[in-house]
Amino acid sequence: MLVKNNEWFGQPKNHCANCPSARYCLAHGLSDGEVAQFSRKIKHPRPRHKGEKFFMMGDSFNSFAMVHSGCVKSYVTSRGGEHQIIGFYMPGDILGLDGIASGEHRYTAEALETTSICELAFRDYEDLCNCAPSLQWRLLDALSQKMVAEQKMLLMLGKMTSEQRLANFLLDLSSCMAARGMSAQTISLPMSRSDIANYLGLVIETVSRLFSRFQVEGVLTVQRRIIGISDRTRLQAIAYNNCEDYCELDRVA
Amino acid sequence: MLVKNNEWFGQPKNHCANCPSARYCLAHGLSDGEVAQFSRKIKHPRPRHKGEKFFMMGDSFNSFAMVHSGCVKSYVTSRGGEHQIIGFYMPGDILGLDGIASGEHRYTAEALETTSICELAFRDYEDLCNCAPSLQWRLLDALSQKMVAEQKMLLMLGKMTSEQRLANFLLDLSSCMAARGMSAQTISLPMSRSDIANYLGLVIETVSRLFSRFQVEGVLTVQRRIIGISDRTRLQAIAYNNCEDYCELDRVA
DNA sequence: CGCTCTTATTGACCTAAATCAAGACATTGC
DNA sequence: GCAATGTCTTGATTTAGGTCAATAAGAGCG
Repeated sequence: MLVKNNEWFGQPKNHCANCPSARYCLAHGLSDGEVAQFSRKIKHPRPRHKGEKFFMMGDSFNSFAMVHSGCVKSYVTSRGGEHQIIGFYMPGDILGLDGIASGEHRYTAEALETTSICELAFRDYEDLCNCAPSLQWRLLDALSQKMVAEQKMLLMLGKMTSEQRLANFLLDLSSCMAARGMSAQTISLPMSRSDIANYLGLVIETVSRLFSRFQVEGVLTVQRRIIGISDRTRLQAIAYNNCEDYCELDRVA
Repeated sequence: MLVKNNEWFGQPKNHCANCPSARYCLAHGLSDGEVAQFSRKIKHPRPRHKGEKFFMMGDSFNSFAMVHSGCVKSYVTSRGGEHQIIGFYMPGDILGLDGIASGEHRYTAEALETTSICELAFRDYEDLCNCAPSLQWRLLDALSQKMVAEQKMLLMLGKMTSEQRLANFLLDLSSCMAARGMSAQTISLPMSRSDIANYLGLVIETVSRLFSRFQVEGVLTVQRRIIGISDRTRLQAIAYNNCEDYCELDRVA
């Protein structure tokens, strides 16, 4: 692997045309010619290993990035030094959109496992929009989508019990995996228990206990980070509402 | 007041040129000619009274809107029927950005007091962008900014104590008021205690108790919805970190 | 004015989840 | 192989904030 000026040359040119994640990333929906143009502007920084950061809160914002392979967590840090995980990014997800308004990154992006990204300078993006105007609406879409996801998280943290939060988290992760062609039944968690706990506004012990309980109840099978969803209906009942669907199931059981 | 086809004609033409909120809204930064063009595309739906809705979760998205006067709350509803307030919108704030990705509104927008808005069809916005390309980046900015605000809320709900949440809320509201030319010391709350509680992931009793305690401690003066900030330094200490600044102040006191 | 209705406060008590503490299990490097 | 280390599980105990209940204080209205 050749490394020069923090730039990684392990990828062929016009890589986007053959990229398995292009289906989910910003380039999706462009014509072949546009993809080639797009591809030319993409830079590949050195991949990051687990625990290494792509950028930190406060860094100046010049470009955003799409996850190519691996997984990233983003978190904000309070004045007291506490972290709050804001999101997890899978291949195709766009990283760094928070920086557009203020010109500086407002969260830290850290690799959960060895992760490579495709970087696009915001300036180049502006240029590309002139050639391929649809790109403009794609980014708006992506931002709007991310916003909706964050609003769901607000609902989770504001109103849901610990078990509802974990159930929702696992279901979301499952459909995220399924959308990327992986199994929806068996999830290999890329993040630790304490990452999950932090994300869900809980402590690690609570998450651990919930995994155990769900396993005893026959909803999940848990082997460290390999989670099998044994009873999806039940999991959905827990996730959506303790009172209605769940109690009904409870009465049947 | 003339009302025809749900359209309100109480405003003069080219109203944006004289609008006191134009400084904060999407039109800010446009040239005089561009403002006139922008103004022509703006529709003014009937103002809504307290409790009336501009749109509901699930309605199809065709346009977004800027608050002209009054105040709006947005909330999502879970399957169980519970509400979670996502944000409050003051004059100049943009409403409805959540609908861009999916084509339908993902939250309900409800007036907290008599409120009028300026509506811009998304289609018209696209046209306007061709004439005034800077508009394109303004919307991106607005979305990105909103996202950062929501990320702060995630930190609040995930990691902060009830008193930190309320202190942060009041400080944010204070600077929001100040930015709109109103007093930063005395806030007239447009929302009820239960709205505040819901927004902060608490119950109304907790919020009420906190107001009382802050008053006893000399941090606030509370007269129903009129809140005076008597000791901003102290309030900031509470908001930012229980451990560092606050304890130091505590030791001094 | 007194009546009703909504909104806010305050107190007594309870519970979900946090904290504290002790091990168990994997993974890594020597 | 076996320390050493990081990750996860489980149990005992505590507590911040929720729930339930009663009262007060405005606001709207006939």
